[in-house]
Amino acid sequence: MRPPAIPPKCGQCVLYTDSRMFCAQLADDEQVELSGQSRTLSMKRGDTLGDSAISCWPIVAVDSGVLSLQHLLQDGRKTITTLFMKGDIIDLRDLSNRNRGALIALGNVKICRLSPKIFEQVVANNPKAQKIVWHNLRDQAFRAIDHSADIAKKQALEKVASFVIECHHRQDTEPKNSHLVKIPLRRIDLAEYLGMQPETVSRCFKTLQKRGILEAKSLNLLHIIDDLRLQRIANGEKEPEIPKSPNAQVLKSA
Amino acid sequence: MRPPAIPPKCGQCVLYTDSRMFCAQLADDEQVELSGQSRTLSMKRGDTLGDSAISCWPIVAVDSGVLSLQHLLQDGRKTITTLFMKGDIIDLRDLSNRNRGALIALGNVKICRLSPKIFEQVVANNPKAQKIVWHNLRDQAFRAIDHSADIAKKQALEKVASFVIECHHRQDTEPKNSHLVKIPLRRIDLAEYLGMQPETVSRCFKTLQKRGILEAKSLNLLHIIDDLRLQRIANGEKEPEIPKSPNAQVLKSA
DNA sequence: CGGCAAGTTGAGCCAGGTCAACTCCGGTGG
DNA sequence: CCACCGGAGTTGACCTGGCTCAACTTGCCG
Repeated sequence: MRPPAIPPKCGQCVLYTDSRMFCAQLADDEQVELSGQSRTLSMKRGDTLGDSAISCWPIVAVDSGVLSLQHLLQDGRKTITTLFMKGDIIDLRDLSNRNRGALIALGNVKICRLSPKIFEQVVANNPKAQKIVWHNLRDQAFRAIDHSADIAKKQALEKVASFVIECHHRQDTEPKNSHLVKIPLRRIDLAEYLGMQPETVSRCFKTLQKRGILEAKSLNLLHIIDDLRLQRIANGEKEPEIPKSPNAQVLKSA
Repeated sequence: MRPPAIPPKCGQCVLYTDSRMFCAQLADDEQVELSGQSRTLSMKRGDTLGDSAISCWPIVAVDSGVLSLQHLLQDGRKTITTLFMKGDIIDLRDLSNRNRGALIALGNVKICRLSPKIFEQVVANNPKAQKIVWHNLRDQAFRAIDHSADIAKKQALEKVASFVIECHHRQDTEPKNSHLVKIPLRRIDLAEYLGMQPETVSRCFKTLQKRGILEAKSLNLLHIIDDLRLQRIANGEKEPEIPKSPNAQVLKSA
């Protein structure tokens, strides 16, 4: 089909096979050149790209899995600030002055580290590729903005509800109408991402189940039973509280 | 100097006069064309660009002042998610599926709404301009990420300290060595940005003053006395607590 | 089957939210 | 020039959501 040999390592990568993604928009010669100067890498849970790795290879494209960006404060508190998933292109060039953080895999992750030089060159010359990469970056920015809004003003239950919805939204390949959501992180990581404690996360999932909004197929696989109420909660509408003891009625009028 | 008449409205705008910014990198004919298709606008506190304004003019460049992006939840809770300041270029194209928010001025703000068509054209053809706008977007993304980290894990005092430092950092023109910081928002807006209550913000500033770290020249003008300790607090190091009553010593060993 | 990490449950406590009262300040009009 | 007003900011007292700590259960891997 495509005359110049496409490097075998690219043949399976979503960035190449999915037409909405970056590499799929490259001309053959661009693809060959970029590929030749790039390095794929498989990571497993806990594998880290630290400062040194990042300054060598500051541009990372995610093929599959969930990669997190983590910050650390002096006293050991850790936060997961962003989740990168397939198709995201992470540009960490010249972050010198910022106290960034490390890229840490939350499961099995496949990435491709792109040569900054070729990347830049391609972006400058290929408008279609440029558009995709621009769109992706904008997406990252707005996700971060949304996330900070969630974290700032929502309470625990609302955050968890929002997260479930976002997961459903960003869901891998599945058609959207499926009511199944896979949570692609451990509870602990989720807690760090949402800025809360694992205990609290656990309690929130419990509450959503008790109210008949979610059903747990397994720890990380949920069935959304009542989409509407889930969205209401995520948006901060208070549900009429279910009184804790069934006979302790709340009487409005005396 | 520049032969084709530069539109007078651009002559005073930082985007044009500061060589590190977008319009300064345009060729004369690009500048004339972009300018011709763009609209400047002066806003005062509370002025809002809502959904309709944004969908007409989705690209906004900030000349001066502080512009905020605000989210709203059902029950009226409001959050300021991002602060845009001079030089920022905000690209709000096709946000259809997101429950974005409005751009609201927090003081006097001058903006320029750019024609998406010409903007895109310029970005595609002018690599220098492209680089600037790319860098700016990346900056916005990382600011959002940092902000969400701050909000997620820091406690009130730490957030305020971080904010003061960030202000100092992004400070208008001042040389960095000046120890004066201007807070360019009202307390209420600051509270909304940091995800806390105005009362709490007030108490935090008070604490920083009592500890001799800041001194208030006026409400919005601060003198940083102890830069180091301010940074320590912002990074989550606990200060040895000053016991409230001076004779109630904390004894480690019995 | 044993060992360890992840997840859950319960009890108690505190940072910060909430509410109400008060002060401060800039603008307005008599 | 002063009295008045309204919104912003501050202060104090109280209350609660979610953090903490500790004990327990579950699930996974060798």
